[in-house]
Amino acid sequence: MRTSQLLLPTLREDPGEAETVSHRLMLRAGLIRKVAAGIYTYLPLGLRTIRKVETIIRQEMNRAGAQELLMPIASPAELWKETGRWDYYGKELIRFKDRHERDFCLGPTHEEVITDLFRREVRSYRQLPLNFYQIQTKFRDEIRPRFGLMRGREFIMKDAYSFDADETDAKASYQKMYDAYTRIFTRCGLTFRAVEADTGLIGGEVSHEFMVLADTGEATVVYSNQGTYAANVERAEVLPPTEADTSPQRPLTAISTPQRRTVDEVTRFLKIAPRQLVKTLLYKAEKETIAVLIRGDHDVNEVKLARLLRVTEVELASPEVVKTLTASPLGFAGPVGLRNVRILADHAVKSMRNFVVGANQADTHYVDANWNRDFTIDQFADLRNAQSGDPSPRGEGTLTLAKGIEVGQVFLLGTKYSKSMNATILDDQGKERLAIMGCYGIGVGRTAAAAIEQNHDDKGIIWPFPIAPFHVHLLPLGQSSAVADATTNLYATLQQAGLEVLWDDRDERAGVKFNDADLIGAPFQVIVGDKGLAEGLLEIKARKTGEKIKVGPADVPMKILQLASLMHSSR
RNA sequence: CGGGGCGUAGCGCAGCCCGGUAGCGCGCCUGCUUUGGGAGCAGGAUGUCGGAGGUUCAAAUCCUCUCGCCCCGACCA
Repeated sequence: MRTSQLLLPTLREDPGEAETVSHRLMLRAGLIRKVAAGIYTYLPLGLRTIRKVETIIRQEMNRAGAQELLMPIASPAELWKETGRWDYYGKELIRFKDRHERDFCLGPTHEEVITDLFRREVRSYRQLPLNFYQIQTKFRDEIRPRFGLMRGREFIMKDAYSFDADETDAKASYQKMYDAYTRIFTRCGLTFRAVEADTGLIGGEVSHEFMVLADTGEATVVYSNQGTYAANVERAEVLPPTEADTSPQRPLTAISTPQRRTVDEVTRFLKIAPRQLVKTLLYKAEKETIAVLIRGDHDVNEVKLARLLRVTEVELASPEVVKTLTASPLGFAGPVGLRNVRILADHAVKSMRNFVVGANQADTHYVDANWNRDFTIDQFADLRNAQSGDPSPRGEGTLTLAKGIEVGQVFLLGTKYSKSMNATILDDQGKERLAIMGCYGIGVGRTAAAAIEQNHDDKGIIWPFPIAPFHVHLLPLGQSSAVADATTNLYATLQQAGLEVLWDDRDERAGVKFNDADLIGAPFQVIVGDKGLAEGLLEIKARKTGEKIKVGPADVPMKILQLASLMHSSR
């Protein structure tokens, strides 16, 4: 492709709207343009990379036995009402009415639609296992779209849905997808990690997220320095402490802590460590209010709390509720004398003695509080976020925290959707059974963005070969007929060798072409100039290393293919 | 939804406090020179100053409303 025939608006300066690397580079290199918040046009170059990611996904999904179909973007409310998600999904589900005032939504995911198809069309266990996938535009009205394609409202997703006759088969289907995902992200040139994950809005029993490790990631993952344990921090289990404080209990004493409300203020004032304090958080869980006790240096994990309480969501109680229940201003809530609420405590509290708590009285805390003596705890549980240095829940090594970009997630759903939508098949006894489902998503644009986060330098993108919009950027320098002839020939021979070539045929100075080429990030640049041609040589520059190799014109395609396959095998 | 910030030429920004009819850099167009890491000279085009209303002789600038975008937060009492 010649640049003169391509809409390729590169920007010299960073656009004001972009903060993160991938967002900035996608705009500067002319891959995307914003249409509205979280909604983008893919320009020709950006689309080429998107299509390549899709092709890799397609190949691996087909290879794993999934079959491609395409569902509609718009779907009727009735299906969503069957599973309860018409209400449950909340504002993220964008809704509209057609001309007959019928309710519709734009699909944020397609469990309902595929399950509806399945129950209409599939009768027998003999037809299973089945796995359907599509690559399609999704719409989720995100609270806060950001970072370009990283968190858009409209985005391209590959979603797959497996149907099996029993748990064993379903697990096999899940594992197939897990393996396919591993191949897909490896082929895309990403450094990633599969981590245990929470199942969130989608639901189900088992789930893994595929995380591309990058500082700009929105998710936090923990992984063990030994063994294979890795999990999203939302999910990561925390073991109860093995040692308990056995020092003698001192008498409970109220002390004045004027205006000291936060953990930081109180511990500073009392000259104690945060780990000697127990904070009391009041949570609203559907209709109930719950008190959660947590060590001062720990964070409540609301996902764990919600799961324990068997509710979909918890949120901190409003200041009014807190004031009423504790009969005191904010900042002084404590378990001693707290009535009318259940008191839950994180495991870590169990091993503590003589700790500080709020006194449910203005400007007052208790020191030397002890559970069971001064107040009763209804239940101990794992309620905190894992921290760096915590022992691995699998008993091997300690945990480290890292940031990750979630590019894919796989779920073993069980019967969550087949049950609510009555998707059944007949088993070998002629008995009706619910299909066991799994679902599997990949963010296509996000995968491309994550690749940029992991592969760039201060000059621009450094595309992994398999998803580069072009393999070779052909850069003729100067206007001599020797350069023109050599370039024309080379363009043809490179293409004959199966390489995708972007030919910069603009009448620009060398510096402009070099800088644009570095920005766009094709893995190889081929420089055709009078200087080299005088010696009968051309230059191949590897974008990643900056290394330049001089070769004769006839050897260029072969040399590039060689270098590319080296790049592959070194991964 | 809360807090902060920003909307002025295609892009990046100044001008706004202190009202007087819009500017800089890059890009774009024409010509000449130049041509291996973002060229030089000369000439040129481009703005309903996000929108609506108000104050004023006069509004990019002051006031009110509104729309859009970005960032942080939406959890620790």
